Amino acid sequence: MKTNKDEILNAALSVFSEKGYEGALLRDISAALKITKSALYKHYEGKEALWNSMIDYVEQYYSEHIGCVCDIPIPNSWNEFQMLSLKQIDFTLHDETVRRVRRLLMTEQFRSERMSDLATKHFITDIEALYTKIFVGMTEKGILKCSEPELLAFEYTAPITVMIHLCDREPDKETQIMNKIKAHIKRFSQEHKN
Amino acid sequence: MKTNKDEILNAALSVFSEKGYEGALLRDISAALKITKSALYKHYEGKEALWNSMIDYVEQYYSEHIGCVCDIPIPNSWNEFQMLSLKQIDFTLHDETVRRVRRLLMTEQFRSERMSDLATKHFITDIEALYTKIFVGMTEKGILKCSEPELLAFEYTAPITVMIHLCDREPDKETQIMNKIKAHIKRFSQEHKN
DNA sequence: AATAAAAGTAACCTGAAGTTAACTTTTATA
DNA sequence: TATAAAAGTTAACTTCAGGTTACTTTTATT
Repeated sequence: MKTNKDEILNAALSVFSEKGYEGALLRDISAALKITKSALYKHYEGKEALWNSMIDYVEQYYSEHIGCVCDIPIPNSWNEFQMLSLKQIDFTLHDETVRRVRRLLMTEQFRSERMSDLATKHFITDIEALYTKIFVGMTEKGILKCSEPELLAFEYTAPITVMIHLCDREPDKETQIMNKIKAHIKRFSQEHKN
Repeated sequence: MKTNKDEILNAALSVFSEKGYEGALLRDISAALKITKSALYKHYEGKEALWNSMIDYVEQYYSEHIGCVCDIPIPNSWNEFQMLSLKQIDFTLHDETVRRVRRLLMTEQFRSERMSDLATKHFITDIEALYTKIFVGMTEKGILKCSEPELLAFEYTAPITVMIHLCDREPDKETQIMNKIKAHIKRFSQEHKN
């Protein structure tokens, strides 16, 4: 039975995110695919090559599911803004692949330069850019008055990011964490609405 | 030459934080101490035991150098507040042991329950508790008016935390990062001063 | 200074993980 | 359908890290 390339990369992502690069065994990955570890060598030259291909895969998934939100609609009200934010948070928190990627970024950011770059992009740059764009748009629509949209985006998104990382560590506290996020969003909205 | 216990734990912290638990070799640790790996077994039963002792050491260091700031003086002005914050950030960013601990918390948080607990405590709970206390104190002194000091502490500290993590990844960008932190502190101060 | 405990060394053992080779089965296409 | 390429299997190999043992050196104490 021909093993699909995406299946392999998915299994690799699963195991690497669970155990880290050093802790992940080719045996674990092949077992998840119900093939022997030798069979993996028919597809990839070795562990390192598989790792690199997995990063390519991750980057592609990311750009298709998160990067593409650049053409997101600018909210027309603060209520729409809140809905939009919560929807994104919900996706980020529950999409299995995104969760695995985040875990990987956390644990491997210091051992792989590509991971380090991706971490900064994923955790900071892209989200801030997105919300900067949203805040500029909302300002143009007269919903928001702000002179420094970048700073605002930074201060809005960072607390949410911290809570998402917390939720990755302690998923059973999701309800409390979401309440904290909602309190932040509410407070932020009330402060800037007008 | 008798090897001191603190020397061993320091070397362990150095190597574990650099390579992670799986990637760290007893050989590396013993080499850093200029002894053979066999000699390590005179002090610790094995890798796992050394790891656990290192966490004890880390917890102790943390409570002595960061936990103890519970009896920090409440600032009497917004200028004092800014000075205090910047001083803490400077310490956190440059103390070698604290940096290593942070790296360890990042990379091992999903593989060790003690690390996970420490990460939440270190990155969130303790800092928020500290600033909640500061904001309550400042409110009592009439410098600040706030009804939800916990929420305020969360929103104040989270952006700083995110920037510290960024600085760990990309130390050469420290200047820009510090500017961003300062902009945040300034904006925060101006918004709440009164 | 004698001597026992603590600290260190070198050599070896063991198991495990990445990798390779030889061979078989499946898949696809001329 | 013949046949070659792709995918898979088993088993061996290589390397290397954690751990053990037997022995030596250092340190400290009476």
